[in-house]
Amino acid sequence: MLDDRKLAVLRAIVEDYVSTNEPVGSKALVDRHNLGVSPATIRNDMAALEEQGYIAQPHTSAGRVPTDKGYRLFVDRLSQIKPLSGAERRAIETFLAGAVDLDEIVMRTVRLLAQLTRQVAVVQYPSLTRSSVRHVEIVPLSERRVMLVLILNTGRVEQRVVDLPEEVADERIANLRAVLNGCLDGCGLSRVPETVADVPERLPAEDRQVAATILSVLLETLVERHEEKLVFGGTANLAAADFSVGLRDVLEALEEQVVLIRLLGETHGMSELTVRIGSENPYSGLRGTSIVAAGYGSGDKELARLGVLGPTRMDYPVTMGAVRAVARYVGQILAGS
Amino acid sequence: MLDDRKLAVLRAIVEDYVSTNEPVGSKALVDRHNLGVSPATIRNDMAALEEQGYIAQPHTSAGRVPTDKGYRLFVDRLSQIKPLSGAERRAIETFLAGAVDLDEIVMRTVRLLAQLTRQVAVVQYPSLTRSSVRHVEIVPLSERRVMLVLILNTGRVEQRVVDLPEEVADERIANLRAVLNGCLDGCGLSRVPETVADVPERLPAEDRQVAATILSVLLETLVERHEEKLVFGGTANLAAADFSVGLRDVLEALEEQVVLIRLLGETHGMSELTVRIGSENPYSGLRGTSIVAAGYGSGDKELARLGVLGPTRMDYPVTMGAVRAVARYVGQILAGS
DNA sequence: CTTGGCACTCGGGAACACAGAGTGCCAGAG
DNA sequence: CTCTGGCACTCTGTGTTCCCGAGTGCCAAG
Repeated sequence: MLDDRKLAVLRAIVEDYVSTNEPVGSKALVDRHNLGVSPATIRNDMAALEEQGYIAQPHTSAGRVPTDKGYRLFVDRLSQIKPLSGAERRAIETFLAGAVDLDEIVMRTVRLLAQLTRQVAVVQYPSLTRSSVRHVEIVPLSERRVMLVLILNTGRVEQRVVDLPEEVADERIANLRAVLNGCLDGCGLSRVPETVADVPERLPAEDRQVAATILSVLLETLVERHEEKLVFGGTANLAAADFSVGLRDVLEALEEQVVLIRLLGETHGMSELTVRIGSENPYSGLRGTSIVAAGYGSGDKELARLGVLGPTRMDYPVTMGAVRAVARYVGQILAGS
Repeated sequence: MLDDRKLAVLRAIVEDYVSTNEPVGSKALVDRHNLGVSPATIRNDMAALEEQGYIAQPHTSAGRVPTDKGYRLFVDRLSQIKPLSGAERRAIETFLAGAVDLDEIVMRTVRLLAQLTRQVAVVQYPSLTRSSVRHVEIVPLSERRVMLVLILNTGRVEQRVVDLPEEVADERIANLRAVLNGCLDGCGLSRVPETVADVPERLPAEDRQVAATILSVLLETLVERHEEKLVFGGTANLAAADFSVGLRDVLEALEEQVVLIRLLGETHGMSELTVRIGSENPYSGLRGTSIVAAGYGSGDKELARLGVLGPTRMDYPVTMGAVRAVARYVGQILAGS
């Protein structure tokens, strides 16, 4: 069906089109790559490739352009992920190492990805549900108000102000804090609800009302933030890349957190790259754009995902290399802090 | 110099140009506004206005377009800030009221502003330097590590992991926490350095080393975050507005936090609107864009600024109304939480 | 299966003409 | 002194036409 030469032709077409942004014709192909055959032969191969939907011509008399299916084949079988240069590696390392807290790690990661790939970068905050509790703090603000602070092993901090049903002395709060920390320390977030279920019973009767209030806020926090937080950057790169579809749609999609989260994709095992090409993409506003994403995390648990979004016509080997490398480094940084 | 009719003509030109986005000619003017004179008269006035730099013609034989100077005069003397409709007011209120923490307030505010004005919205997080300490928490993570959490009266939370020079038992940490809270409670951030200066002396000699470490991180936090955090949204609106300058530059400027912060401008007293029109703007990448900004805060202290950024050709009365209204409501929400 | 030759197609740029909107200026009327 | 109508002039934007060149598909020969 597709002999070696046809595959080589497809690869050449993708590479040329990506670098020139112009439909590529048979003559240009034999000039730039030394396939040992004549343009006429290439034309036959191209006809076959078009027949099977890997390439298409924008107009009757123009060169060929890869279709989504063509890119897919290219990514799956014809290309090799390109590792970063040593200089790039070192740049990543020093740039990320300078971050002092989670916010900054995420922010720097976004910038890094955007610069490296010259595309739009998207980074998801380490997920609540997949991380665990490191500490719970209850801070009295006034007699009937406390702030509940939840510190996670990823460095993430969640806080909520809680209005109490009655005035509570500081010692009672301290007691509750101790109990909570006793049972929640190191507890995976998904197990929190069961774990705290019997906390009220272990307290003096007078405190149960208060504890219930605080616990309900705690659980609420987990549920509400189940939709993960996202950050993106590098939108200036959109202006350079000319999208077939108006970039208004792309910008809109970027601001729709929900859409983006789904785009980053489900977990496929860590440091496994997910590539969605053009129409493979569920969201209609993003026809003409591809997403390259990967999971990252500390140790062997995937905590969240990150990736880039760019025109279908992108340099997949380089982009994939960058995404994979950044994902790994971020994982290391998270593990080390 | 500029009699009443000339001013009326300028106002009419601005209004027409804003709504049609086309250079406006003398005939169109007399048709759409009932100035009681003939096109020829208007032409004379226009010539005078052009002479003085309030309007210009893009090409020899086209209508007139307001210059930055023209918009300035319009904003200062010819327009009235347009209040929001009742429905819009209610929408703001309910939308903002649903926010549970500072992050969400800021995020919702951005969305709100972007929707209301159909421009790019920028919101600065409540400033560190102008807020005060509500609570300091020191959470042991391991024997030689603690997390320092700083809770501010704006609801903002800063955290840092601190590596200690020696192992420290929990009681000593608790003592330090108590001392810190004792002297910092309610302390304005700008006064923190002086306030904590004598803390080590008030501790047993053995703890001084540890206290110094923690304090230095605390102070570092204040300095580093002196550059305030920003959030923006509504970039999809950029695609609709056609900028004279490429929108790549605009996107780039948006990602340069430093630039944006300066653009939002210095404090001019609260709920005072700042309008920067086109070239009044210090940053060259933003020629062709205007900024409408206002301060917001709880009570009478301005905590931060917010605003929108759009093409010079924007509907100033409406935009200014929206920015002012949102700033006020956010202030109320912050004060109430 | 490959190759050179050949006729055909079509997009995009250059040249051109033209209509329409708008201006500036001038002379005359209030 | 100000307003008005008239008039000649100057552009831009648009539509039309035309042509070149790149690229294709097909075919017959090696």
